[in-house]
Amino acid sequence: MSLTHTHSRFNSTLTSQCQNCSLSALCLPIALADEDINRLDQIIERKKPLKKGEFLFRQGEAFDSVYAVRSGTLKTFNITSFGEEQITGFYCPSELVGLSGIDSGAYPVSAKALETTTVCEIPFSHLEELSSQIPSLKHQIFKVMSRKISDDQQMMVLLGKKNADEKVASFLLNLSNRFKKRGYSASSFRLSMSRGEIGNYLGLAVETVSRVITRFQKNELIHVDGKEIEIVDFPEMQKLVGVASDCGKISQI
Amino acid sequence: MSLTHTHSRFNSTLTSQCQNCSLSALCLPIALADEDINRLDQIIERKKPLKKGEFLFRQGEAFDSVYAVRSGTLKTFNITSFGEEQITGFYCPSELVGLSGIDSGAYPVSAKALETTTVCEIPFSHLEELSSQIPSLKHQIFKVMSRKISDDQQMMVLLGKKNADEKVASFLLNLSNRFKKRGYSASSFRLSMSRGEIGNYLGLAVETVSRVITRFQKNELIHVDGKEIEIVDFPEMQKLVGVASDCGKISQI
DNA sequence: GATAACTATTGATCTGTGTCAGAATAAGCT
DNA sequence: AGCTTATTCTGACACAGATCAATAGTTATC
Repeated sequence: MSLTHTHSRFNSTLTSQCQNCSLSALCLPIALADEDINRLDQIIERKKPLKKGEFLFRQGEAFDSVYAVRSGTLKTFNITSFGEEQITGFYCPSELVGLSGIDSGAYPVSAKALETTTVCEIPFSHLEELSSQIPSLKHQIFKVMSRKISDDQQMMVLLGKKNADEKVASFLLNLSNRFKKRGYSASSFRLSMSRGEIGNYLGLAVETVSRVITRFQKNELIHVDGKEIEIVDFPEMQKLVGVASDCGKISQI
Repeated sequence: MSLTHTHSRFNSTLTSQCQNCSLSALCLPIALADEDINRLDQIIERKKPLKKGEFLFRQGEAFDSVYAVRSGTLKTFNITSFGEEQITGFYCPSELVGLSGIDSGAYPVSAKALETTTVCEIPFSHLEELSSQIPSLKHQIFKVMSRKISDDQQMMVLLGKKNADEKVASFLLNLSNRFKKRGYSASSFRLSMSRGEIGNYLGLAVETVSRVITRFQKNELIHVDGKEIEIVDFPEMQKLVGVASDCGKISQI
């Protein structure tokens, strides 16, 4: 799949997929020398697109790769002992899925496409080997994993301490930031997940998500048209996320 | 406890602290060759004990080390924009604190001792360097971080989907497992954190934690005496964590 | 060893969000 | 297109857990 040659040729558009990838500044290759990007490039396999609803991997399957999302969106989720789905994350382009499988050697979650989605498969044993030769790549992997840990901890705070309004506002602003980082509009975007999936992720009932979104629209914080979202009043949304509603319950200062 | 020396010497007890440490089977050195353990050992600094309430590091401080708990317990927490404390984790002996600081170069949380606590300081730049020379050490670090990611995701599920009973039961069984892993009793242990800290961590009010614990005792699931906990009915507790209370709300199978 | 200062427990009440039910809308499918 | 199925919205009601309040127990301090 991946055609990689460093020497100048006509088809330079084909020489290095990573180098030409618009996401390379966000994904793993950041801060790598050109020759190192090429080496990384050689171990990466571009897979054929997943259609909506298809699995990238399933909970319990043997772990052997992490995946970088190139386009589309994925969700990861657990199936509880009773068959209930529990969404643990959404993944947008440039983001890495599957890191939680390293420890046990099996994916502890399933990953499913929310829309047509393409990914780069990065076989982990190769990546690990390559990271021994390229210190900055190793550092980059540590950083990505560390980032995931602190992001997840922010999510824990959100789930444990925030009310429905704060949860939904946080969720929308978080998506906004991720779109912005990739050069898309921070204020206007399309939700690839359903209200039900948002609720599942945020620990809310579908009805609550729907009501909060409707109320946000009524109060002119956002404008909604089905899955299209426009954030109208950023300051007010940020206020909602930051402090708000805690004004009375300062437990320890 | 475990004395492992390849070369016979008198002072082998002093040559390598890690080799003699009863936690080495759980901490980073696992699966390292003896000579590699010695190299790791050389970069580690044993610090003087922290007294209850003292900080190991503070949110916002420059990151330069991760720490392995040797004895005692730590909590990590955020201070929100309004001064409220939000506990993100408790750390027992053999567990690594500070991994979330790698990404941004600053600790995103504070770490504070819940009782007299000793730690091993592991300067991260040295660890990273050493990991280039010892592939199994690098692998070990990846595993530890990956484990943290999947643990945190379990915690997200707990916070988002479980009710008070399930939260408290999960918390107690989780502690029980961690004690067991270190060779202590799985059924009898001492909580080093207050009810308030448990509630803060689990997203519950102090009063709720207290009530749930009292009820568990009344139903003979556990026996409580202040901070001393004895888990009496493991099967029932596990049932509480596993399925329970979801029997009516199967959303998608 | 007495006093102060937290920490835990228990009861009464209030409220945010879940649950149930039904209608409106959108998305797939033949 | 037209039918089916899934998703979203809206209202009515219920309840788990928060909050308020007051007591009892524990730990720290001088």
